[in-house]
Amino acid sequence: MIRTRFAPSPTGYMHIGNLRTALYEYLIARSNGGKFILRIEDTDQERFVEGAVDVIYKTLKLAGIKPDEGPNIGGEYGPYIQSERKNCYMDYAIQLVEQGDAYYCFCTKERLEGLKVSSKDNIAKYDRHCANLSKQEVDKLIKNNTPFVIRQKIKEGSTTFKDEVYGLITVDNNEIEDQILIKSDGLPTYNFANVIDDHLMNITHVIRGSEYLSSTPKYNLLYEAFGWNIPTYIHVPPVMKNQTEKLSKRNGDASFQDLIEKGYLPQAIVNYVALLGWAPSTNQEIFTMDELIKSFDTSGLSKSPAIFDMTKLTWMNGEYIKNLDFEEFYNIAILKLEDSIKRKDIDLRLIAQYIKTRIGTFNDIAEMVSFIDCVSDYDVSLYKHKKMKTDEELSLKVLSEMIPVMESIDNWDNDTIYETLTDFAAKNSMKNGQVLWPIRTALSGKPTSPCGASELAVLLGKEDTIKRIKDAVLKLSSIN
RNA sequence: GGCCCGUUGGUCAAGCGGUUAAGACACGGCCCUUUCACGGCUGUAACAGGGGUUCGAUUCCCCUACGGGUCACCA
Repeated sequence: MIRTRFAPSPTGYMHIGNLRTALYEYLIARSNGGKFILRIEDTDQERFVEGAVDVIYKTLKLAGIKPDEGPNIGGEYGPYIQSERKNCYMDYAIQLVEQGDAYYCFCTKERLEGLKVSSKDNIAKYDRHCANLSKQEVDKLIKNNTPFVIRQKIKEGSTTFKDEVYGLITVDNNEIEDQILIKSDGLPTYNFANVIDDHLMNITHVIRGSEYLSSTPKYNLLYEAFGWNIPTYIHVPPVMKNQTEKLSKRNGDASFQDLIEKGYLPQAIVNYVALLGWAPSTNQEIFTMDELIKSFDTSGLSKSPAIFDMTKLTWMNGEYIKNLDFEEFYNIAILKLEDSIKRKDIDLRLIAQYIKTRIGTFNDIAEMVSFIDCVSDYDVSLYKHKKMKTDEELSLKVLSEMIPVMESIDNWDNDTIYETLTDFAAKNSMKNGQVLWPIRTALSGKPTSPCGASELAVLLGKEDTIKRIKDAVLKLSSIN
């Protein structure tokens, strides 16, 4: 059975690349009837962030990525928090020492630093100073409480591994350092803990960022030393902010949580992110999670980095909003509408219907309805519209004559208003647009509005509609 | 710098030796139309460069350029 895992370190923040990796891990497991495991990697005690683990749970939940095993779920391979597993790693390291695949190293940080400084590019591989210490020397140093680390002994030769995305990769072992397995605080390094945990948890497919490509040979050497099965590797390229920079918190780029706050729907983000670095075998672009699970295949994974395009995300989010059930949409939209509209006599459900197909994100709502409470100052050139064949002069005429017409309407509903307006246009041998555009403009003061002239009139009510038209007449007269 | 990886329109991308080189976003135009939007139709726009291999290269190989990654007692 396929078992994949998501192994984030709790930094209090879930960036888009991480989310995508988790998604792919989930999809690979699910599409093959396997299991998806969540493991928290917190061996770096200096980096502990309060509440960070909750951010991970919350994000996965919102994203619809459901682990089968994990710290908050349980499972037969626990514990799923690395710091709670710290006792097991040392034994494995000692096993390697006894086999001759690892050794104790007592070099001080100062000595290591010196090695670096004396090298050409400030880059130095460990010189194996402690690799050939005799058993007696080692025992003596340990007895004296000399701080030590345990290093992997890299053998001669070269290492070849297969990646599902990148194919066969061969690296000369000379390029690989005798990496530290156990730190002087007794805790394992990330790379070591990873191998042990993945094996102990029966992980069959390792999906991770391509930055791990170059450390994969070290992993394999470890698996080989233990005589364990090597997992299937699936390295995925990074998500970029532009040609040269990765999306990252340091750059102040949006995290999953940030996008949610910006009014994006979790499903839309997940859908968009799935397509960043992966392409299905069809041209389908809108996917539910179930559809993703059905369609996902590692052969569609890309080798090259993808730039995160907010514009396309916004488009996709708009598609999701349009497809939302109205009540579901309204429940979210109402919060924004109540925030941006102070007037109490406005039919918010009616507005919600109009804006549903016109927004990219929920945060677009405020700007879209900003004219409802009052018309803000606008330029009279708005009355000039080539296609509608209107200008300031004609608008002034239409609006002035419109006041008594509006006042005479008794049934203030859309059909009546619409008929009255178009009748007016017909009687005066004008195009509909020549009447409707000036009114729409007078009522909204904006080049765009969530609906047309008659609908705006219904929304605003008879009294306010007439007042706004009078205001517009004044405005236009004062200019002319 | 060594090593590893990558490079198809502005962006996401299909392609896996022979194609008029898909599709989507964005942009432009048209239709619909009472604004905006939706919807429908349509247009502009790409194989980084140079060598090979081949009857034939976007596809295979090599070199160059550019970009990324990695070279921690971080994960």
